[in-house]
Amino acid sequence: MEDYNSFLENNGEQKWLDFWQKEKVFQTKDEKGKDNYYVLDMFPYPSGSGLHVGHLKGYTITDVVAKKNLMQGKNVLHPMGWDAFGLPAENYAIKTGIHPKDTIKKAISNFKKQLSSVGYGYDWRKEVTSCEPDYYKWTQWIFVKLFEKGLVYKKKERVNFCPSCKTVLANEQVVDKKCERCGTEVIEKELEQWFLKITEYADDLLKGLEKIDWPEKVKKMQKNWIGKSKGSEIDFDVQDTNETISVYTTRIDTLFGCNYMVVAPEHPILEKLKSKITNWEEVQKYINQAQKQTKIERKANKGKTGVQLKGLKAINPINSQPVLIFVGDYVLMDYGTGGIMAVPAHDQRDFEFSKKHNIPVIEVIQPEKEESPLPEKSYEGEGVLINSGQFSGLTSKEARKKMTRFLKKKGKGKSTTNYKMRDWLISRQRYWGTPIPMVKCVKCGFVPVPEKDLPVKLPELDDFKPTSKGESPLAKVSDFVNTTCPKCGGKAKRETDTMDTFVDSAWYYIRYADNNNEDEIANKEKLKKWLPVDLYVGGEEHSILHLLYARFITKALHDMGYLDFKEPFPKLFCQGMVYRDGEIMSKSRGNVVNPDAFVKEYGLDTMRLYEMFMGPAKQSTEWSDKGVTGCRRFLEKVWRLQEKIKEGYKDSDMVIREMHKTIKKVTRDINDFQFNTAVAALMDFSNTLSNQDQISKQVYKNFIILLSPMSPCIGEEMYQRLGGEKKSIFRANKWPEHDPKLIKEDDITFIIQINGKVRDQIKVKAGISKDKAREKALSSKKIKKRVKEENIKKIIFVPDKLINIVV
RNA sequence: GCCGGAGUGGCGAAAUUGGCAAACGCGUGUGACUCAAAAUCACAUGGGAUUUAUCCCUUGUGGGUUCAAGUCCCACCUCCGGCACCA
Repeated sequence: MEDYNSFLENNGEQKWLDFWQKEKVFQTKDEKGKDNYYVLDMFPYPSGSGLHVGHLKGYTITDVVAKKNLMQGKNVLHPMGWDAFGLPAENYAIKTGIHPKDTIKKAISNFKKQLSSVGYGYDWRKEVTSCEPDYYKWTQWIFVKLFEKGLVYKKKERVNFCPSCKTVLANEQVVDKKCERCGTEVIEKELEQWFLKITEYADDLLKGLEKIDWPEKVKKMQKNWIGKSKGSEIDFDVQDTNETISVYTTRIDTLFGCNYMVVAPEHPILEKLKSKITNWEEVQKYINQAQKQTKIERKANKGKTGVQLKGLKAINPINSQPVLIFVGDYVLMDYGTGGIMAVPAHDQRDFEFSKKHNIPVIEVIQPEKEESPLPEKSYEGEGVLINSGQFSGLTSKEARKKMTRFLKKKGKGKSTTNYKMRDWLISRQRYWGTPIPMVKCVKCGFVPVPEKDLPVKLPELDDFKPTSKGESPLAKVSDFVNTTCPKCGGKAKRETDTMDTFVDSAWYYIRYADNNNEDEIANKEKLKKWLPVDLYVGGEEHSILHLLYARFITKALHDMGYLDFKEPFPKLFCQGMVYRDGEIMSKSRGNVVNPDAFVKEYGLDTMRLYEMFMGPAKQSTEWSDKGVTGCRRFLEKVWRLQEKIKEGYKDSDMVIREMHKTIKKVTRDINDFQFNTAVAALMDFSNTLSNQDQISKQVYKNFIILLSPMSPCIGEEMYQRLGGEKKSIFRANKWPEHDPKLIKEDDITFIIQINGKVRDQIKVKAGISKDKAREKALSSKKIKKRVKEENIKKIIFVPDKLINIVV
C-alpha cells in the first residue's frame, strides 16, 4: 500500500485543496434552519515580507474552529481581508517610486497564496481591501455620519509628531516615547487636527466591558486606558482678585491638610495675574523653559520642580486658610483642571515638594489600623480625619461625601468624573490613506462631502513625499484640492489629510456580512444574520488601539440606528506569540520559519497540527523544529492504521469506551481553545488503536473526523477512501457525539492512602460502597503491614477514586 | 510605583478544578529487525538511597488551612506583559 510519504510526494494534499475549491466546500452558505456562526481573524497588513509560522497560529485556531462548526452543520462565515492602507507601503514608495497600490497588490497576492497553501477555508468572495474605493467609500461615510452626529471636530493642539514618518500620531500610537511604527523618538508640534470624540463614549466603553467574554487582561488594559476616576472639583479663590483656581482631587477628605497648590505652566491664570506676581521674571523663565520641553521630556525630569508665585495667595475654601501657589511642570494642563491641591502629609509627591520648599506638613488623616509613617513619609491611605474642624472624627469615605456637599452649598465645589482617555486624533499628513471627506468653504466653513459624492477618491500620484511645510502630499494636487462647496456652490478647498488606518480597521468586520453592497454599508437583514462576530481571534498587542476603536465605532453606529448591537466582538480570544530561540519571530532577527518551505517538507497537515499541539493556544510558546517530527510521525501512524480496518469488525468495549472519551475530550477542548490537549487525546487514542489487531470502519471514521479540523487533507483522503462518498468530510455533517453511558468504566483502579500518602491500589468494580472499600483496603497486604485496626482515627472515602485511612 | 500573567522533568507541556504529579510529544538509553544505516516496533526515562518485587524526597522560596495542596490562604523571590508625574 502507498505510504503517507508517497501520498505527500504525489501532491495528495494539493489534490484536496483543488477539490475543496472546485466543490466550493468552504464557501459561505446560509441555508435555512441552520445556526449561523461568524468566526473572524484580525485582518492583516499585507507586508512585503510575507507570513511566517508565528502569524499562522491565530489563523489556524480560527480555521480549526470554523471547520469544526461547519462539520457540526452550521452556516459558517469565515472571511479574510486586508488592512491595506498605511505607512510601510508609502515609505517604500517614497524610497523606490513604486506606487503603494502596486506594492500592496503584490503583497496581497502573495499572502493569499500562502494562506491558501495551508488549507484555510476562507470564502474569498467575501474579501475586503481597505484601500479600494468600494471599501473606503464607507470609511468616509462613517466619518460623515460621525461629523453629522457632532462626534468629529478639528482643533489646534500640541500633538505627537513622528519626524521620520512626517505625520502626527494618536496618543495610543506613541509607545515608550517612540513612534509605534518606526521607533523614532516622537516630538511635539502645534497643529490643527481632526479628532473623533471617543471620550463621549468613555462610560459606554467601560460599561460594555462587563458584558463581553474577553480575556481579563485585555479588559483591564482597556479599563486602565479609559482611566475613569471619581473625585471633586474645588474652587480656590485667589486673594485680592476676582479669579479662582479650580483643582481636581480624588481625596477631598484631605482638604484641611492642603496648604499649597500647583498649576500647570500653560494655566491661563498665570497670564491673567502676571501683574500681581512679584517675581514674574523668575516665573516666566520657568514657564518658558517648561514649554520648550515636550510632555515626554517633562516626564523624564523625575524631581518635582516648581516656582512659587510670590505676591499671590489662594484661600482654602474649607477653612479659609491661606494657600501658597506654585507653577510646576509636573502638573498637566490636559488632565483634570490644570491645577492641583497639595497635601504634604498625605501624598508622597507633595511631601517631597514641601520639604524642598519648606512648607509645613499638616496631618489630617490618621490610619485606623497601622502606624502612621509620618513624619518620615506621607501617609497615603485612608483613615479617620483629625485637625479637620467639624469633619474631624469622620472616616475618609464619610468625609468625602460631607465635605463635597458642604462645598457645593457654598458654591465652591462639586463632584466630577475624570478620564485619562483623550479624543482620538485621526488626521495624518500622508498619502496612502482614506481621504478625509471634508471641504473648507470660505463662507460655510467645513462642510462634509454629501453621501452621493462619495467616495472622495484618492488621486493617483507619483510623488509621495509630504510637502516641505509638512502637509499631506495631496496638497500638491490642485485638481484634488480645488473644488466647490457642497452647500453654497462657492469656491472651496478639500481637506488634504488622510485618516489614521485604525479608522479603516475599526469597522471592517461589518463589511464582510455584505461586502459588495454599493448602496449601504451592509444590508440590514444580512447584518442581523451574521453580526455581532461570534468569535474574534487576534494578538494581544491590539488590546487597546484596534479593539477600543472598533468598539467605539460600533457604539456610535448603533446609536445612530445603523446597527442593532452594541459590542462588535462578544467573544475574543488572544493567541500567544510564537518564539524561536527565545525571541519573537521576525525577519530582522533572521529566525523566521517560512511556512512555504515548511509545508513543502512536512505537509500542511503536519504544520497545522503542530501549530495546535506546540502548547496552550493562549500562551506564548517556543517553536521547536524537532517537536514537529512528533506530529508528522503521528500522521504517518494514522495513515498506517487504515490497514487494520475490517468491515463489520466488532471493537472491544475498551476501544468503544476510549472512542467516546476521545469524542468528548476533543469536542470540549476545541470549544475551550485547548487544542494542544485535543491533539494529545487523538494521539492517545491512536496509540490505543495501534495496539488492536483490527478495528472497525466506524471507529476509524470517527477518529478521522475528529482529526480533520486540524489536519484536513489526511481527513478528507481517509474519509473518501472509507465511504466512497461524494460529499466532502466537512459538509457531511458527521461530527460525532459521545454517549455518556459508554464512557463509564466497570472496573476502576482504586487508590488506598494512609494519611494522604498512596500505599496501594486495587482493582474494584465501579460504584463500590464505602464499607466494601474499607474492607478491601484493610485486607491489602501492604496496608495490613502499616495499619492496625484500633489505630484508625478516620476513614475518608471518595467514590470510585480513593480511600484514605487516617491513623 | 501601580495593574495583570506566569514559575512543574533534559525540553514543549498535562493534571476531570482539592483526590495516583509528570498524560501526549520531543530528546536520550537499551533491545528487536538489518551485512549496515534509516525507518519501524518493544521497553526504560523526575531525583536520591537501597538488601532493587523496598523506601525517602520532589511542582520558585518560607509558612498556614486540610484526612489530602501543583491547585486554597498569607508572606517573599524571579521572569514576562501593560500602564505610569493622571492629582
